[in-house]
Amino acid sequence: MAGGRVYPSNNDATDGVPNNLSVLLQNQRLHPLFIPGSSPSPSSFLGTRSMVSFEDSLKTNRPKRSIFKMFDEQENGYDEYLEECFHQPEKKRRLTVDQIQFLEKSFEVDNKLEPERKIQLAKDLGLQPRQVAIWFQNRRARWKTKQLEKDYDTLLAMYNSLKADYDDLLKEKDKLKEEVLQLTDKLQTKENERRNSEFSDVKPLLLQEPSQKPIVVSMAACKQEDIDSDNIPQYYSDEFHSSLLEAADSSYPFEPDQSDLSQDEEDSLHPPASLSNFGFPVEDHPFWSWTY
DNA sequence: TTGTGTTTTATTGCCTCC
DNA sequence: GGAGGCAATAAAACACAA
Repeated sequence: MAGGRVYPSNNDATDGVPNNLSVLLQNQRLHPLFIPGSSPSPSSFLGTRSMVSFEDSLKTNRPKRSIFKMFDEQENGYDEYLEECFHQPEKKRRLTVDQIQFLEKSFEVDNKLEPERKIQLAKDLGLQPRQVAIWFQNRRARWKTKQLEKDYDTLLAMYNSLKADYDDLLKEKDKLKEEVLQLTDKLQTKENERRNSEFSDVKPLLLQEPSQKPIVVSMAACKQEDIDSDNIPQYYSDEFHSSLLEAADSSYPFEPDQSDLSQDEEDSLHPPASLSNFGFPVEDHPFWSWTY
């Protein structure tokens, strides 16, 4: 080993555990699946010897006797079993289904392994404490990987949902934008027609007498209330007025999105106050302060 | 049978905590 | 400084198609 921690070899029964494991086990008589701080019912452990039979798995790679039979046969059975195992040429062995089930159950209870529990599990399963520790370590790694996959799936679902909402909002925004443009065009056309008709009323007067001052005549053609007072630009139809008022009263659901517009577009939508549409200062009317 | 991909067991090196 | 956890990885065991 190049450095770092020095572990006992696979043939060594210790893992920070006293060398005479059997003495420790015999003295402590730890409960199977012992977990400090928990109080499992004894009945749940009665099955450890009966429900976990390792005879099948021991047929090939292990001594042919079950570890538990060995315990029955002699006081120091575990000690000797370890001795017997550790002097075999080491091959990597898979744990049996029963061993894994047992470990899984223990992992469900607590995925961390206290030294006492490790020793007890090792004893119950006929494994080295280090093997139990390694199994828990690898099991924690697998659990973490699965957890990450779950988290990823959850986040992906949330992202997809949010994106769908966002796309819907974009579509709605475009629809409303189009609607506003159409209405604006409509109003512009209407206003042009109105101007043209007014001009055609005045024109004959202008052409009557070249000697007369046309401006005076044309001014005379206007109603007095169009000239003074607040009503000067009577270019708006009543319909236009009410639409503007409605627009002013309604709350526009979107934040102004300046990034969507080039400077030219912004200028066209926000002309200087002196050049405001129909003679109104733009900032006086909320309609023109919209961004679309 | 064999090649290949996957899973499981075990090692290594680094890090943190006491 | 030792114990133990973790990430990365090696290597054995296993599954399975060709």
